[in-house]
Amino acid sequence: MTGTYRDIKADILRQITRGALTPGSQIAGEVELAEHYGVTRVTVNRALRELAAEGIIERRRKSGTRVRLSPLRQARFDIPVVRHEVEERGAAYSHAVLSRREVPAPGWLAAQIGLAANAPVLHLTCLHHADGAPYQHEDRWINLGQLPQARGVDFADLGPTEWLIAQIPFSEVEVGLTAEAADAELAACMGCAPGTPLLQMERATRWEGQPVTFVRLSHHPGYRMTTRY
Amino acid sequence: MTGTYRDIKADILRQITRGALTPGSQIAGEVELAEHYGVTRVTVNRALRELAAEGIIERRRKSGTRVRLSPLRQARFDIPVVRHEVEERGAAYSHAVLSRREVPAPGWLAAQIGLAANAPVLHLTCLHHADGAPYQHEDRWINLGQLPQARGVDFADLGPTEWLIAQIPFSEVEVGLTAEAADAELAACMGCAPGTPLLQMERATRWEGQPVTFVRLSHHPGYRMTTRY
DNA sequence: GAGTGGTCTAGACCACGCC
DNA sequence: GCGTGGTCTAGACCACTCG
Repeated sequence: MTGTYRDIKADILRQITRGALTPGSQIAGEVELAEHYGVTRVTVNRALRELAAEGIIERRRKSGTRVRLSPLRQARFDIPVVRHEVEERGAAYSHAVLSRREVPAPGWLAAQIGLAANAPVLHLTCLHHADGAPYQHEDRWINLGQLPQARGVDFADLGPTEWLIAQIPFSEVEVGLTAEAADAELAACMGCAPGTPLLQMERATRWEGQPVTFVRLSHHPGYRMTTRY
Repeated sequence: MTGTYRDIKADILRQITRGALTPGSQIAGEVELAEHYGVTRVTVNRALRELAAEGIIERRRKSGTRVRLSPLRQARFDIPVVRHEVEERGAAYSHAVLSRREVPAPGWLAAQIGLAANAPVLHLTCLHHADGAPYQHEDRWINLGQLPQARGVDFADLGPTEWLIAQIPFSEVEVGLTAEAADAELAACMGCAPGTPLLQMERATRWEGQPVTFVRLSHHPGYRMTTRY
């Protein structure tokens, strides 16, 4: 009964999906499993740790390991750069900057990302195209206190999102997804009727605790985010 | 310079966010890092393995480890059972079955989940409430070829989703998220005007390769899915 | 071929959390 | 207290893949 941690993982998962291990039931301890599979405890540990990370089982010291009562289901959605998303569909990407203004942060924005009221921000709106057709509208606010160098950039070659990734490759992000009705401006950009439902993603980005940028991405009508788990 | 795998992870991540390690740059090999941190290679390995799993770095045998050029961004959204979601908001959960019919699978459904045309399915619609207010509309199709026992269940106590989880706790799921306009029926259920944008999630569930169920969940107006990464 | 990550062993100490 | 998982060590062999 020798095996790798993958074999053990697969075996335990099989027992769960086949009903031999039911939700809530206890799984044998690491020592016992190690004997059973003829491996070290470390190997069993890795198998169980990964199953726990995937939300299949729950582990607690002293009380041991059990199958989750209600499997923790989570879907992972890729957050692609719009250029790559468009190009992966085999379409030609382009974008246009619609507006660009340096303004004091409006109250709702300051509250949303934790910025001092009236702190200077750069407000940009862009439209991203796939084969010339409107694909995504970007409403972007950049904290100039954190990124003053944004003042000197025209975002014609590199869109704001891509420029920001180059500046701050790794950051903390809060994401919100909603369905919103297109207002007059969005409708004009997207070439749809006002009131058309659009899938909207808002992201607030921080770096080392400081607010960096806030963006509202409105996808074209009919846009669908997909994944599997 | 002793430390745990967490310390090493944090240290490398810090070097990346601070720019000491830029996207695309090579990270020292495991042996060298082990010496540097004064730990075993296994410990370094775990730190790097987790960073790779999080999409921060890329690892390849022979060529080594490097910081990802374009950080792989992905957001994980919890897919909660609606009852738990409502109760976590401190509201009282209830649901009502609006309709229930055994029908041959319509063409679009058969195509969507890979079912034989006209295979018998159970079609249910439910409305889930939070403190009596409409929260989510469920449009559920259950493959009776796989789950004939669904015929004998009234879903008054346990909603279809929860019943299904009890039947098939672990399965493969395809998820799609869109923004849709409420039709007359949905608008009546939700108490909103027809055409109101609703965040809609579709899930197709398979078990051991066989289609089990398809569901379209329509959330109340203003619903927001959130996460952070 | 040779270098790098992938994984396993055997043994150990630790820390959390029930009882 | 004491049992269970969490983690580390020291050493080893393997497998992928680049040059």
